[in-house]
Amino acid sequence: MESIQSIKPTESELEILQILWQLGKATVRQVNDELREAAQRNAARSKMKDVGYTTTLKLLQIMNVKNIVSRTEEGRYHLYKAAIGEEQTQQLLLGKFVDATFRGSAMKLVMQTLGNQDVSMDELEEIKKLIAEKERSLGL
Amino acid sequence: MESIQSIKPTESELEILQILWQLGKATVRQVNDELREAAQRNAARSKMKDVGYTTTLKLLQIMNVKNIVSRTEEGRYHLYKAAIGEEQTQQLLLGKFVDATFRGSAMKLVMQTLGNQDVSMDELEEIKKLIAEKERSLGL
DNA sequence: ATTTATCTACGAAAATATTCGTAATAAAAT
DNA sequence: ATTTTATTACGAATATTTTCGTAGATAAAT
Repeated sequence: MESIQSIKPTESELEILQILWQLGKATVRQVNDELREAAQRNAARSKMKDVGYTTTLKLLQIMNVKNIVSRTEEGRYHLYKAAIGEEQTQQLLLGKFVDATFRGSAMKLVMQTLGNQDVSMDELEEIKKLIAEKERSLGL
Repeated sequence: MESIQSIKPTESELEILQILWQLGKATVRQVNDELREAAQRNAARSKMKDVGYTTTLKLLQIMNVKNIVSRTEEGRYHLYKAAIGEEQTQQLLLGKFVDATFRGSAMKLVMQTLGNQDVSMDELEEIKKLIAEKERSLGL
């Protein structure tokens, strides 16, 4: 039994998790439809082939074995839902990403993000609040 | 010829890039030594086997073909150096990571990082400066 | 009732990434 | 001079991830 904190979903698994986090519960069909839509929205106009139904099915089955998703039977079909939390997973992946890409410096990452990505005024305000809090706690 | 912006180094390749960015130029031997040291420092006391020399060599050769690294011959051996910039690569990977893990919301990522990772007073000051700048440019 | 569509299970192919063994060569050590 | 050590090249074995074809079952449509 693998501790839940050490499970690292693969890229494809993460795509599916995103869908499940948004939908709550979903059938294989729903997940597959969402995957196809997402593929449409994203780049690569040309050579993108739609993901097959059984491919999605297989992935969900694998994820179920790994306890990344759980499922309940509803008549003939299965309803899947994420078995690991979104924030918890983001935290895990964030940690690994910071280590691999920014040699462990979370701040380097924050600064690069602030420097280069689009940020709205409102979001900046939120961040300022967070920093104020952080400073208060550090100031003790 | 693949555009440099779309190349996504694999995990192992990124490890090597980190070493090359730090050392500048390096022989296969040096890179391999660094990889072994890094493996020691990191967790997994038990079952970690050292990476073989020819494994590192092969990776560098592959990266050379992909134009991720360049090399010069220095007597009998080769000196490798990164052919893609550190910040540029971080930016690329960051974008993909934000999309995959935070559904494109860079701010969600920043806030999670600030909320959970260790941050020093000094670093907070730097971030505040960045935010002030950002606000000024948005305020126009 | 029969046919068609839809679902799950699952093995296995395909694609990708990683590791390693062996050969050829050249330098260094003895 | 011979042996030992260190280097590159590269095919191939492993490992991992992703995709898909086929079979069997059940519901829906005709």
